[in-house]
Amino acid sequence: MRTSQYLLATQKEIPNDAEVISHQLMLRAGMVRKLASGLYSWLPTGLRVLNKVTQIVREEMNKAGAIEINMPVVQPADLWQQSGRWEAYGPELLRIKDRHDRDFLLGPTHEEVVTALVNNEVNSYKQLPLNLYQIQTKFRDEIRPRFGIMRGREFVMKDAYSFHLDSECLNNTYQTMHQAYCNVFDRLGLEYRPVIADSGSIGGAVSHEFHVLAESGEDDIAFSNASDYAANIELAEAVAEQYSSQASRELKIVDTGEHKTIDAVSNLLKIDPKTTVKTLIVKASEEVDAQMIALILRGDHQLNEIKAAKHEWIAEPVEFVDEKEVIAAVGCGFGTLGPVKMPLPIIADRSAANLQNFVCGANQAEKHYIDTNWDRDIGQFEVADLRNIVAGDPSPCGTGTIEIRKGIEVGHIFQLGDKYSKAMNCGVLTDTGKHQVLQMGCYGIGVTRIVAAAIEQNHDKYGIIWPENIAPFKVALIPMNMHKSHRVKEVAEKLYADLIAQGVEVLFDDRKERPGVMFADIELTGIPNSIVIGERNLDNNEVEFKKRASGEKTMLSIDNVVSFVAEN
RNA sequence: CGGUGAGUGGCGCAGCUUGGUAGCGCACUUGGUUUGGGUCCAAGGGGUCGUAGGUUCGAAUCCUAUCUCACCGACCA
Repeated sequence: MRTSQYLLATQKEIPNDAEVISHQLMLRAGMVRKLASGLYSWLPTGLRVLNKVTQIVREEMNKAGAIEINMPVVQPADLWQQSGRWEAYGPELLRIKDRHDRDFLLGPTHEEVVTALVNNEVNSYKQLPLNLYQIQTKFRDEIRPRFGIMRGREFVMKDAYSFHLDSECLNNTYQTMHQAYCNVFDRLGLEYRPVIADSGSIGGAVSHEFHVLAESGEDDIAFSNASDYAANIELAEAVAEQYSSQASRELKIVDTGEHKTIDAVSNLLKIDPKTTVKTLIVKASEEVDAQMIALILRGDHQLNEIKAAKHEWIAEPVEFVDEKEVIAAVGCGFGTLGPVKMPLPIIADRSAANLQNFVCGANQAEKHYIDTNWDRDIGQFEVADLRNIVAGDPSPCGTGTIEIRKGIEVGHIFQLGDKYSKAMNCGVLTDTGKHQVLQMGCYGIGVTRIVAAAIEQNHDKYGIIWPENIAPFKVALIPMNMHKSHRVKEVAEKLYADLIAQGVEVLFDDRKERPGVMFADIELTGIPNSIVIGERNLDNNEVEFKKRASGEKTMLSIDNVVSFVAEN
């Protein structure tokens, strides 16, 4: 490709509404342009990258035994009414009507359509297992699209759906897909982690997310520094901290005045927040004979609402009780609540439950207890894992300690079980002639998001640094003053023709521009290799070969360039 | 939806307080100059100042409504 016949579309200035680096660079490098909030056009350079990612995903899906299909973007509402998601999905689902005033929607995902399809086409256990996938544009009417391509409303997703007679077969395919995902991200050249995850509203039991590690990630990933263990912080089990046993001291009540927060009380009493507990009051579920539940966490720990919501005593989703109701029930407001003589059922986090001689609110205004002990001072209580795991915690797998890093979710796989197949009565006849509902798995990859995530992970102050496998071009040909020098032009044209003949994707910068302009544009675009052709080196019959990532320069004899590029 | 801020040539911005008929940088066009890291000089094209209404002799500027966008929050496979 010649730049003079291409739409390079690079920009010097940073668009003012682009916050994250991938968004800025995708605009500046001429990859995408915004049409409206969360909606982007893909320019040639961006599309080249997107197509490479798509192709890698497609090849690995095919290798894993999945079969490509394509389903409609516009879906009839009645399928979603069958699964119950027409009501459940909320305003993120863009609903539309056709000319006959019938309800339709723009597909945010395709469980319903594929389940209906398989139900029609597959009648016998002999046709199973079956794994179908598509790579297609999805639409989700996000409350707040942000970070450019990272969280757009329209985006390309690879979604696969597998169908099985039993959960063992589902698990086999799940493991195959897990491996296929690792293969995809290995080939993409990205630093990533598969992490144990919450399945969220899509349902199902077993689930893993695949995260590209990057500072700008929206998710916190906890992982062991000494094993393969990695989990989304939403889910990572927080192990109880063990303390050496202390002689219990006498319970005392102290005046703490207006000091209410953990920090304020700790400062006042000159103690470590780790020796205090905080008390949070949440609404109770219908399982328990109480309106509210008191949750006790160590002072420096954070409540994990997802874990809390899974406790049978606690209403799901977690809802905090407002202060007036707390005062009515306990007799004091926020800031001096505590487990001693607490009239509500108590659930203590594991770490809090191991504390000895700790500080807590006294359930009286402006008072705290010091040297509280569970067995002596507090009645019955439950112990549960309620808190967020933090850096430095022992890994729940038993090996190593926890580190926390930011990740961008680019893949998510689920064992759905029969959630959709049951709702839509999707089954086959077994070998005994009985109708049996199928087990399903579903497997998503955010294809467009991968492009942004790759940039978040691979850039410098000059621009993008593409991993070789997804770069828009393999090599850039940069002639110095070609429009003045016949020799440079001759060599450049010859190399261009030879590289094309070898099947190398090459961008030939044949614009009448100054060298600095060309260097800057090529670096911004992130092409992994450059060949610089200048009078200076032609006397020795050489050109310069330069790596974008390392800046490493190699002088090459003109005769060797093509084979060198093909091999590197 | 709540909070904050912004809409002025393709992009980034000034002008608005104190109304008088729109300007700067980048980009673009032409000519010259320069040529291994975003040259320099000159000339030029391009804007119903988000939209609608109002006040006024006169509105980018003041008032009202409305739309759009961004950031923070709630939400989310």
